[in-house]
Amino acid sequence: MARTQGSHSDITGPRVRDAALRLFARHGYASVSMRQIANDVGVQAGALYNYTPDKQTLLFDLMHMHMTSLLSAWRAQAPDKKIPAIKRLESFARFHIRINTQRADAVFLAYMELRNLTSENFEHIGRLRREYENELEDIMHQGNEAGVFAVDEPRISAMAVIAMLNGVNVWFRESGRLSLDAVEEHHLKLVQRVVALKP
Amino acid sequence: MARTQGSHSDITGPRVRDAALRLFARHGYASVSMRQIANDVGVQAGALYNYTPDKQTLLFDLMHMHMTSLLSAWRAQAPDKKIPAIKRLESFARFHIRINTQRADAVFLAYMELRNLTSENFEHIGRLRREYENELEDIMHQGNEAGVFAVDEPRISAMAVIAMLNGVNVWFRESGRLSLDAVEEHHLKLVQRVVALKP
DNA sequence: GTCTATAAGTTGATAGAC
DNA sequence: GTCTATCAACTTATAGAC
Repeated sequence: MARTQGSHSDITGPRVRDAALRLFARHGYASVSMRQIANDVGVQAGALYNYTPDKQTLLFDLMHMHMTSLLSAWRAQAPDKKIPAIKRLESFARFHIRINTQRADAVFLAYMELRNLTSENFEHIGRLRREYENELEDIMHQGNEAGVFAVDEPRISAMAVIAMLNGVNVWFRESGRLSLDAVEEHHLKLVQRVVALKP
Repeated sequence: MARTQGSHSDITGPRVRDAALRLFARHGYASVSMRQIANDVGVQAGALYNYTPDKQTLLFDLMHMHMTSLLSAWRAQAPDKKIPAIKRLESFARFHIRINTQRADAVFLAYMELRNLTSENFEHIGRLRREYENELEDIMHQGNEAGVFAVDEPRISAMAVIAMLNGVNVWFRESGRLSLDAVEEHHLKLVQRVVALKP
């Protein structure tokens, strides 16, 4: 979509972020040049700097937006802490699988490109990630205390569950043998087995 | 370790691969220049081309060496297919956790840098990865047939288990609260829960 | 807000001396 | 086998015209 000279302020900002997200996820941050992003958006490279001070900030903003929207989406729909751990666990597992497939590029970026963040930005994203992990760890503790789970190491088991669920993104395709619904049901069962849910 | 002019053929080849492995794993393939690798080894950039025709081949060789040595190490110590699935599963889980922590850089590279392989090289590494996954899938099938596992989807469950075990590398440190032995025992238990091992 | 032009530096890879 | 020197292409980011 080539452009001629002039003002086209419409929605270039979001389009820059969309293009960067997709290209970074597909080829890797370091492999994608500002020219490639500009070309994808349909502007010249210089124009990108109206929307980001530099490439590093563009990466950080994408990761930061993903993590904060992940946390707020979960908190908006998370069941009250007073309801049984088994229901909260199910809710978390279903939410995580859905988000992972709906926002595959952002999820991929947020844990593949940590190496390319400055140390300050790395710490910031790391804190948000830990906040999210804490949500699941809290559910593990509650289930243990209620005597419905048998989790030896709540923190480590929470990370094991998240790693297992993130693995879906490696192979899942809409066009594959299993529907997303089927994958969700299957992995929910695996998660329940990991916490040794008393049936 | 600066060098002066002359022949130092000793062990430069392995040192180039060691440096490349470490730097690629730490900073990402695309972020590391041939000059950085050369500097780490203690030679000038031009000298690297005595050991690899180009940067892409260097990456591919590192990944290929890891995958083939992974497969042959497993096959060398894998229990006979006639022994019970429960023992084979335990053997696989322990082997995988050990390898993952012993060769953390290679493991990291082999699944983080797939994007930076040419399509031909990508296919090649993908086949080796599938061979490895097949080893675990085979164990799942055997356990199901023997009636000791209750795995609904052997292929997908195999990948879920591998994803869960790979997750250890994200947080495990030798200096951390848990020893590698403790982590191995803990995750073995999680794996056994995932296959719903009858106790 | 976007363009063109450009600065200043880095990149992968090669050629030829030693 | 390693060095130095070099090339052509590419990089991020900026300046100033429109």
